[in-house]
Amino acid sequence: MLKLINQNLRIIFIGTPEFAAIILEKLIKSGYFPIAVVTGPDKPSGRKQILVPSPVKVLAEKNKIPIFQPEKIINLKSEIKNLDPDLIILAAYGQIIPKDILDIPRYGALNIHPSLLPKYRGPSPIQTTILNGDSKTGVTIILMDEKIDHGPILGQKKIIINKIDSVELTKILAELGGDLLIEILPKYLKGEIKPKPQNHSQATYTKFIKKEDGRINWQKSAEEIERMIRAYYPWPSVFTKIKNKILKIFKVKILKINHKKEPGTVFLTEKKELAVACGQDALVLEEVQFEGKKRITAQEFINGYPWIINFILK
RNA sequence: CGCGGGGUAGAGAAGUGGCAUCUCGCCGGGCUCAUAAUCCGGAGAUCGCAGGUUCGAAUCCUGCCCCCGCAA
Repeated sequence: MLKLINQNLRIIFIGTPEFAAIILEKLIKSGYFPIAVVTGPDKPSGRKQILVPSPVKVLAEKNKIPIFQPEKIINLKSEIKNLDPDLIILAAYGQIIPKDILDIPRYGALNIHPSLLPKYRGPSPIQTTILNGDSKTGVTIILMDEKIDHGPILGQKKIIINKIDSVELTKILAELGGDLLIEILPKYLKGEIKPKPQNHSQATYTKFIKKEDGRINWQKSAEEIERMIRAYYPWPSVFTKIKNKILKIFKVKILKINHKKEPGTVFLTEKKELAVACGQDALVLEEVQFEGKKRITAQEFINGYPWIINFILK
């Protein structure tokens, strides 16, 4: 059921990961068929350094939409101009778009951002939401300007979350963002929506996540570490070190316990579960992976590495 | 040729040239009011695949397959 009006609109979609792909799919399904897609270059991935296309590229290929993958988007300026777009829709692209390009489309450029702006501007809003243990989050669609996640708001949707990991939250917010986009797009194009400037004094910013951010500091409380595990799944994933080797930790349970152990001490609970003392309370480990090994359950880990009991993780 | 670790019983691990081991699980039995308790007994492995060296290979050499850590 494609509406003609949608087909006449010249949209360029810009985005790279799964989050963007989900939104692109909703656009297409609703009849907003982009005339071109801009996405990140194929990246070498895996042990064999095989080049893999971005989720957005895969979806665009399937729908036979022309694809651009510039190293730097500024190099694409003249091509974009030639496409004569009415609108740019951007979600999680990975590069800052210069004003020169934002100014090209008649209706400007929209950005779908997975947080309640002006809170959590920047590259890792989803992880930061989980890390901080927020119970409320959402998506915001803004009209882009030259500053990052700074433009006026066209629409916003809130949701309540409980214990959830980054993968799940990304998916939920992408769906939500896609729906919101479809909802506001016709109104915006008809000029029925007044962009509302953000309250810049309340703005907060998120950082790029680095591999090392996934390292556990056992001085922290069990609650904080548990949130970290959900936030950093599947990347960079959370780890600790044993004898200079990495132990990845995938699943844990918080154990409320008054212990006098040094944080990082491995011990067995009354139920014979593998647990680690934290700065406050403790964590029961459920699924781990030792460097060079497969992902295994904690029980298997104890059987295979009995010396781990009373070992102190640093 | 990006760097590195690994493949041994259902699971997890020891074992660097000389009898195939350990923990858990599983099966049978004992003890117990009871058990994620404990005791006795048992089954289960062509040591990833193929070739080579050797009196003798899980172990050394060659090739192949598969898995994983780093690396975005």
